[in-house]
This record gives sequence, structure tokens and C-alpha cells, in this order.
Amino acid sequence: MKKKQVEQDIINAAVKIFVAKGKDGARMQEIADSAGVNKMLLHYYFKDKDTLFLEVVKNINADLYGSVIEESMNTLTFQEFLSVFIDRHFNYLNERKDSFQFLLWEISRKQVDLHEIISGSNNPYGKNPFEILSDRLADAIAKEEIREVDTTEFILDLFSLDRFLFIGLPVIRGIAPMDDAELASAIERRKKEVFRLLWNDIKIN
Amino acid sequence: MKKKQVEQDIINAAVKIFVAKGKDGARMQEIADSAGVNKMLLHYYFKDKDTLFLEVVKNINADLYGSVIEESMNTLTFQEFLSVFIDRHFNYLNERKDSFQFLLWEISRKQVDLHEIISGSNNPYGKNPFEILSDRLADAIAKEEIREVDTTEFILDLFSLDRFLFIGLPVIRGIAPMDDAELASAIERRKKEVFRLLWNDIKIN
DNA sequence: GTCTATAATTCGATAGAC
DNA sequence: GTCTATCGAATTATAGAC
Repeated sequence: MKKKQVEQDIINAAVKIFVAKGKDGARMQEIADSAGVNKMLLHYYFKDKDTLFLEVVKNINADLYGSVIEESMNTLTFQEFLSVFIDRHFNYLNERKDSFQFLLWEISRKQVDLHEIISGSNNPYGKNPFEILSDRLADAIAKEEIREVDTTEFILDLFSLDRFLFIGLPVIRGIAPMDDAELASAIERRKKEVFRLLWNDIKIN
Repeated sequence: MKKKQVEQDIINAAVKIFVAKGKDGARMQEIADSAGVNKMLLHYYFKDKDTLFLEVVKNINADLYGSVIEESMNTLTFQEFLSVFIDRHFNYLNERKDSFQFLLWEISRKQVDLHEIISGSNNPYGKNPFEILSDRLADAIAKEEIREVDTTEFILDLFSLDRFLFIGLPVIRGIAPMDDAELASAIERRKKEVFRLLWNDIKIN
């Protein structure tokens, strides 16, 4: 079912404003202005602010299921796989850092019911990244490509190291301003460092 | 200069409500009710919402300078120091996880001017944790207790690994509920894992 | 479907009595 | 200093014309 142009314009504007201001800080008028439509139309198409907010969260969530893991990565050795995963994961998180922070905030304020979001979304990739990584790890251990690792702890290590830079970025930038070029080079350094640290930890010899 | 009881009650209540709801979501009436005072008194003592909010941020920030590093840790080997630091850091973050998330959110929404906060606060411990860790690392390298590491990357690794559990907790709890006892044991597992990973990476033999 | 006008409500802030 | 009462602005939501 294809959405009308106006409807889509409103959703796009709503995503932008809600992510920038949060649910409580966002104003219906500002969303209407940003979408270039009459404020009344927001209510015509989406009833009220709560309904529009839910629509926004669903849209953002759907985008977060775009996986960093592709079929083509199946043939890689685990060492190669890990390197490619980290590279793609950093890029993926960098492009969605604001969405992640927004969701994290609204989830912890209980403005978002995770179960409703998750059950309602058809993850087009079937398994989630956690499951795929678990399988790949178990496989590499069986093939003796890596030592026996605790899967949960390893994935927590990996996610921690990948995500922190983006989470702390607003603070870092508030203290020591950093332009996009500097951020890009910091990201590249982190990719190398995270791979080095984790691979050294799990490689066999 | 000692604050009156009423004034302090208002600040305590304001910290609670602002952290729970965010600046935009917090209501002056709710703060007054929580403090058990008439709403008008908030304006009498703090003029307006912005001023009260700034007071709250200053209070929270002051609490964040309580260092996890004590004098007594100076005599430890670096291996012992790292272990103790991680242990104390996890406990410290666990007690302040909501405050951290609140500040992170408001800073990125530009509701908080970091320079105003930092310059206005007398850090009673002189150096910040980043500086202390840098010094300690340089010292350990000079004494050949650990290999030559890139100080910035090592500290980013450490902070990433320490903080992520608490940042992601609202999501984890939203999907798979976890009571305080389970959280406590997860924290203990993470302390061990983070120390193991980092120490293996930097030890010499 | 889209607009103008406005109702209804919430909320921060203030006036003024005590 | 503290309270009651209330103002006025901001904001969501709706009524009704076109």
C-alpha cells in the first residue's frame, strides 16, 4: 500500500523533528512547517501527536534492521569476517547515531514500547545481528579458526567498542570541537584498534 | 553558604523529576508535589524553569567529579590498579547511569552548555580521570610493566567497555526483563571480562 | 483534501493577601 | 516566606467553509 506524497512528506519531517527535539520537545507546528503543509493535515492523516510519534518510531525502527551482514560474507575466514563486520558496523552506526540516541532516550522514558515495535516489524533479514554473530562464532570455534570464547561476552565486547564513540560524541564535540573530517579519521583509527584488540584476543596462535 | 531546607528539598525533587522526564517533559507542578511544597515557591527560590534546570545540571555535574581513583591506588602495580579501577568504575557508573543518560541527552539537544558547566565547577580532585589514567599509563610503560600502548586508544577501549552495559540497559531490560540481582551478576561478569581482555592486551609476557 | 478560525487545555509565571 | 487565585502564552486538537 503506497502512501500519498503528502503523507510521506509529513512522516519524513516528523522523523527529523522528533529525533532532533525528542517527543516532548517536538512541536506539531514545526513539523508542519518543515513538511511544508498546513498543521491541520497532521491531524487529518495521523489523528494526534501520539499516533504520529508511533509512526515515526516504526519508521526509524524499520531502518535499523538494515543489516551490516551480507550473504557474500559467508565465504570469508573469521578473521576477514570480523574485519569487514567492524568496518561496516562503524559506518552503519555513524549514519544512524542520532536515531539510536533518540530511541534509547524514548525507550528509557517509556515513551516507546519495545515489544510493540519488535513484534510489529517484520525483520526482512530473518535473524538479528546477535543471532548471526553467535552462529558465526560457534562455527569458527568448531573449525578451530579461533579459541573457545564466551559468545555473549565477546559480542558485548564488540558492541561496546563499536558503539561508544558515537554515544559519547556529543560530549566530545562539546568539549573539543571536531569537524566531520576529524571524526572520519577518528572512526578509521577506531576500526583498526577494535579489530586489533579483538582479533588478538581470539586468534589461536 | 548553607541552603535552607526547603530550597534543598526543591533541588532534590527537581533532580529526580528532570532526570526521569527530561527538561521538556518535566512539569513544575510535579516537582513541587514531589518536594511537598507549593508550586509558587519554585519561582520564589529559582525564578523560572530555566534557572532551576541549570541548578539541577550543576548539582548532577558536581556529583560526577567524585573520582573512582584514590590516593591509596598509587602504590599498586599497574595490573592491580587496572583491576581496581574497573571494579570501582563499574560500580560508580551503575549508581549514576540515569544521570549520565540525562546529561548526554540534554547536551546533545543543546539544553546544556558544557563550557559553562565545566568552567563553573571546581573539580575537587584537580585532574580529571582521563588525565590521571594517561599519567598512570605513561608511568607503567616507562617502568616496563606494560607494553607501549597508544594512550588515547587504550582509554577509549576502557571507557567503551565500562560504559556500554549501562547505556544499553534500558533496551536490554525492555526486551528481556532483568531484575537487580541479575544485573548485579552481569556486572560482575563484565568486570572480569573487561579486565581479562585489556590486561592480556597490554601485559608484557 | 485542504484551508481558516477557534475551541480546549495545559502550563509557566505573577499579583496580592496574610 | 508561603499561600490562593488567576493571568497569559503556548500548544494540541477540532469545527466548519470551500
